[in-house]
Amino acid sequence: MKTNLKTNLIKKKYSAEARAHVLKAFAHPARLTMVEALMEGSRCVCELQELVGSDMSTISRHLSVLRNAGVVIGEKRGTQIHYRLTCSCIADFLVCVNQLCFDRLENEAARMRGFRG
Amino acid sequence: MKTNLKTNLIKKKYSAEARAHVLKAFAHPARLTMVEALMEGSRCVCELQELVGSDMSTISRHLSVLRNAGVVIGEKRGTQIHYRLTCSCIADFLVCVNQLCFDRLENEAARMRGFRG
DNA sequence: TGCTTATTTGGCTATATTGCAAAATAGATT
DNA sequence: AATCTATTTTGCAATATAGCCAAATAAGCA
Repeated sequence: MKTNLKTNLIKKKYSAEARAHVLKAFAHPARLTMVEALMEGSRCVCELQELVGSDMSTISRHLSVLRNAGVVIGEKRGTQIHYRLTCSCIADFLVCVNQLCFDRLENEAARMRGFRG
Repeated sequence: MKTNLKTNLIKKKYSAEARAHVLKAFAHPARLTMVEALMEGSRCVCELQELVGSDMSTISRHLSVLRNAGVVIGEKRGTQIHYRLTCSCIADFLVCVNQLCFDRLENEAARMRGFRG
């Protein structure tokens, strides 16, 4: 039943476009890196820049993508703007992505072994 | 501790590029629609085409994106190729995306109310 | 008020993604 | 072998995204 509820929620309540939009926000190495940092607590833009290493304007653009998708939210603290995640479920979410990566590597490794021996 | 393990796994084991690549595979309305259909069981390419309504070549391209990201896997059954998800965690994953969508709508609604009254 | 610092936005070019139509494959079927 | 059928790949035009520089804001401070 639980799964059914979930499935229902997923399938009926919001459009695929809306969900794809959110997913797209995560789907960039720099943005993902920032999100992962934010999983540990809020960070100001300058910290995120240092972490990612791109131009400040690029960082800001990425943050606006995340903001628009409702993934992060920023608030002033003195002279800086500190960003944080809007939702704690994001961590679990990324664990699954990681699982997929892992499986993919495993499969590739297995295929390699197959080719050689 | 559990969270720490998770976090560790996410942060150290695979590159942000690899994870972003997987996420990108989900980040398209047509692909998301197909993935959601596959959550209920395997489907052949023609069924997915009917569901999404695009050109067959487009569907096939989308499937190759999902295949490359390790999200789906296809196997022959008679004359058709049936696709299925590689990982059951995907459902939970999408629940979180949905949650984000929901929150975003809520916030927007709240903001609208704020503007008016 | 004018200066400084932190962040965002506009303009631009380079690159990537999308989707259709046509051609190519790969297997099953006759 | 010839032919269907289901699917994938290629070529190409349209659109979207990324990233850098320079310019614009915005808020705190001299």
